[in-house]
Amino acid sequence: MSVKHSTQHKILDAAQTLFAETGFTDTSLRQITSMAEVNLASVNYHFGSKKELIQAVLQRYLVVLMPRLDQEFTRLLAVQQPNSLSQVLSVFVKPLLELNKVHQNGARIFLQLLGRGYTDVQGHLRWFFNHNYGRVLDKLVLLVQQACPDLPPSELFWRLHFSLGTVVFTMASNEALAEIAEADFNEKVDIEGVILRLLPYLSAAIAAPVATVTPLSHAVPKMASEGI
Amino acid sequence: MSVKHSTQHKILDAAQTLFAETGFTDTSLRQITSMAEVNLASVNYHFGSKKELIQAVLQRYLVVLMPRLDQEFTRLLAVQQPNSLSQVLSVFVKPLLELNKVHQNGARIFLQLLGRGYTDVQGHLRWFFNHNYGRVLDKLVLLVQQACPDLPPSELFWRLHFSLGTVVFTMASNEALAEIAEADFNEKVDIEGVILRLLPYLSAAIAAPVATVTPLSHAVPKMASEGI
DNA sequence: TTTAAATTCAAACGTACATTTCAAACATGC
DNA sequence: GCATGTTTGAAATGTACGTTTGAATTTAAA
Repeated sequence: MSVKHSTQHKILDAAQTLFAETGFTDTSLRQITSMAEVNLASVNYHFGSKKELIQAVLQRYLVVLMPRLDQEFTRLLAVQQPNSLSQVLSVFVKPLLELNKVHQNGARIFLQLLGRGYTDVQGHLRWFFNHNYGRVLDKLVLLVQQACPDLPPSELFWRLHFSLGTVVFTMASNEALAEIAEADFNEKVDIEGVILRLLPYLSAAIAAPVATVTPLSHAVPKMASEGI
Repeated sequence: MSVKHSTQHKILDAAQTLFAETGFTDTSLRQITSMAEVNLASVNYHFGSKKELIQAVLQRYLVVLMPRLDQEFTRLLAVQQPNSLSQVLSVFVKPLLELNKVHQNGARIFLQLLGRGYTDVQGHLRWFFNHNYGRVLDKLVLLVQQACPDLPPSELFWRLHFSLGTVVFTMASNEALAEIAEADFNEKVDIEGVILRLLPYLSAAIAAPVATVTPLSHAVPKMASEGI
């Protein structure tokens, strides 16, 4: 790509790679500065602390992705008749893939980092995320609600979080899965291929019929004295 | 519960709680031994190392869960006509809930730990898991294959891992989600309630129609010179 | 009660970490 | 060319970690 990278740029590039691969706490500043070929102290000089470096790494993608998503959501909300669920979910694809312009494999790396941010406890990351971009996601909830008018709000809440888990976990273990898929099925699957496979899965899942409430405890035999 | 706990027992109890909450690497032996009110050195005395403690924590549940699952899978495989997908998935429920006999909230804690084990890189955990219980899960794949005969094997591979992500991530953030659900929808949801909501979601997802392969790159405008 | 093994305990060890320090190198405007 | 502000460099600081040690204590068998 470019011949000259600033120290900050080199740090961010090395950091995102190592963070995505090994997680935030399992990656040391020494690994990062060594891969970036810069001095150890430069991280604290340019970013203040490791915590702020983590946020800077995520910000590079969020500042590109979130306005794009917001724009798409707003466009869909302006349409007269409600959109289908698959239409709603599809708007994620282009903005995500455009992260590849921010950095090579940007889409994959960003989603991996997102997964790390949610599973590594790191309280400050959730706060950082919700505080800055919470209201964008409110529009998504509204859209899904319009697409699935029969879904009770609480059920929708759970299913959206189920779906977040699907995406985030898949991306976190993306490399391992892609390796197995290639070894076992001779299929070379990139990030685009994974997203393509996720869409029908998530569409069907979110729109699934709501279960009739059958308390499972009945399946476990009770004491005879409890009968009738 | 019981009045007298052995040191090993106290260590395991404290360790599983902290591991589930904060992850393996973000939990120190000093935190564990302090919560367990035992001496720091007793971990290495009883378990050898932190790595072996992690495996011991998981083993307590796996030795109960896996034989039960194996038994259920074998039973379903013996049936003449193939089982429905929802029948197959339902066999997880009872064995999982029976982990609550191993320890209070055992089912939730085990699933949280499973999530940690898959996202914290910890290579030794994946090896440990696949090496000991790999062939049990092969039966599951076979059952799902019978329930969804039209699903190509590679698609099934991806969807099972999507589903693993759904479950594991949901359980990892279970506490936070349950709190929100109670605050926003006045719904008290326990682990059984979550599993009940997961089943129809996963059934619909795994059995979703396979997408017709439309390369998404077409959505991104190409150079004019590339047109026919 | 004696004795030997098992367990607990306080302390220390060595290592890796994030962060700080301060002098050297570099760039930039005058 | 000099002065000033910015960035880099090598070294040190203090903290937290997993693990080890050896003596003290408890346990249980003889």
